[in-house]
Amino acid sequence: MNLFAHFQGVVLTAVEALVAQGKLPKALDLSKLTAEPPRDAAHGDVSTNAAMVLAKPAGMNPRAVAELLLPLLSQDADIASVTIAGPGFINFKLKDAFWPRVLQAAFDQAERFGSSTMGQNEKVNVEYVSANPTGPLHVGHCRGAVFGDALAALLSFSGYNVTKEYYMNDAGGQVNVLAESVYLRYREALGETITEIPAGLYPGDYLKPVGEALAKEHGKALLTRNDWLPIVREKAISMMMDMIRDDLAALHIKQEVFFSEKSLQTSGAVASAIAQLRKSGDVYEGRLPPPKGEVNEDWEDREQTLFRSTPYGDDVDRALLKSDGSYTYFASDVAYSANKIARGFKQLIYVLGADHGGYVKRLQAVAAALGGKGAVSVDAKLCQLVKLYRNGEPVRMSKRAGEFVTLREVVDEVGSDVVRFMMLYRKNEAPLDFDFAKVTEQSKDNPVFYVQYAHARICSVLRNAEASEQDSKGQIDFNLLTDEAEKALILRIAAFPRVVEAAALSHEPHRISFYLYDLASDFHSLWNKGKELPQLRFILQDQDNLTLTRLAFLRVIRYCLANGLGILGVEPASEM
RNA sequence: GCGCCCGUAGCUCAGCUGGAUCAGAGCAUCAGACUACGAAUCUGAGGGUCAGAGGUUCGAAUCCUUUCGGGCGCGCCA
Repeated sequence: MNLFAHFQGVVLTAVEALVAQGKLPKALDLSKLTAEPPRDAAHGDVSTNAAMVLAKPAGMNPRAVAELLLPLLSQDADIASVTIAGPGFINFKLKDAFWPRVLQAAFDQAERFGSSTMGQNEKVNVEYVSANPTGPLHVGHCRGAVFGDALAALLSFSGYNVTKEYYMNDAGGQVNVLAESVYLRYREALGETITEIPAGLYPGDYLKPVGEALAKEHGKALLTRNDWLPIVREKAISMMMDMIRDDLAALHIKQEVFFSEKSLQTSGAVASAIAQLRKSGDVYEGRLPPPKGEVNEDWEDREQTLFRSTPYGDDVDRALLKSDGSYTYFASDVAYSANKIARGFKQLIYVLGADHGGYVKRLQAVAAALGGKGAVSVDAKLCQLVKLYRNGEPVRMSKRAGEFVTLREVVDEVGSDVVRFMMLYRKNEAPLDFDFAKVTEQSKDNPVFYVQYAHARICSVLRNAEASEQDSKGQIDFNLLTDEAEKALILRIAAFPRVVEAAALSHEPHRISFYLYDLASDFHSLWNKGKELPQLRFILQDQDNLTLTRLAFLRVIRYCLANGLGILGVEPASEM
């Protein structure tokens, strides 16, 4: 349970009662009314802005509104005292008996603590990675991959019905280039000497196994057939996708749907999606102004088939057909959007690289045109670049020379957990520095270890308790936890559901990471306090009830840590 | 020229979608805490015009306008 949501309900009920009594006007806008933890704990446990939000529409001053609410709120069984503060905040101090119940509820929920039904099973599509199937994933794909995966887990934990999806760009010119590159490797596998890969083709060694596989499968047959290209292409794409799935598996990422762009074209889905837009008047034949920015020699003014996206908020209308009559990439995306909408998704989330920023508006425009305004929400999460460092020195990568750090190399070197946590320890739109030395460092400087260490410490205590059979005597009574450091932890734990909800609503998994860091910090603090004050230690001889209670408390903290890490896709460590 | 993102402590970044003497954390610097359930930790100190300027209102780091500075993108590539 999210206690702040609970008390928001309590406040709303009180407001409605006042409206019913005619003390407040009807039809008030209550959407901005919140109940949240006060910035400063000294102000109380829960704070609401009700009086200030209602003051203006009610034509009263905030403190007068607060005075009306005060007696009603005081009646609540969980509220010990209500005070009016500052410009009109209403602060609750909760009864001491309330917190043990929060802990008990968390303890009972265990692995589900923090989860909710907020999403009401709404269908959400999270599309991420979607790298071209022309080679292994490189480090640039890492961030989006982890981000998308964590966001999907977060939404799922919050009660949404999530589909994790990968869009395979298997229809464009790039896969033909791939096929030509592989064809060379095929000839090489048959004994021919290939001295140089022509410019424009993919030089990587990772294509050699594809050539060999083709040689094994077809022998020399493809040398003489002039329809070799589609055969080679399909094989290459299939093997590249296997490789990519392998790379993702190394990060513990498993997507359910791998959607083929080509299937949209061959099935006629593109044509019918365009027809649908044409019917609603969103497609026309026309001309576009030349692009600004750097001068393009090839620019020619011509009439073309365009999607009228500007009424939906885009900057310019978008071309659907190339000059040779084939579909643009965007045309496929129109069909793909239509397909997602037809599958019943209410939210389409795209995890993209920052260089795709210019693409967002047209995706939103398409969804609005196809689904009706507001029917389907489109959120594009743009992930900024990851800068690699090694001991403070930037890692040089030259795409032209084919030198790029692969995702697999990074994961192999530092491990999936570290990669995942670090990628999520920043807002997605902030650039991220990733230093191989720093992220594996075992110190407080490294948030992964800091959080893991807290979890490991808890596990260690529980192991000790079990070994000395101190975990089986006495009774749990959360009322026994009265120290300030314990109270700080309880407040932190109580905030977890709210943090998860907020992160899910804003599509910001990094909030979980920061929360976990804070939680770990509170825990380490309590731990060290127990060094100076032995009665604060977790295991106490001859105090069975207190010991058992503290062990249960540790378990709740551990659920919090483990559930949070679970959202991030990081395995909690029981030892380090 | 236009669009999107960013600008917070010396450095790297949070800031709960407009809240309260609120400007925060970590690193770095300085000073402290292990015969101890794991010191890979903890406690404290100094450090700021939230890039600048206007505006919106009870209230702005947060929203709007504008200037400056940085990143990304700008038919028929995907």
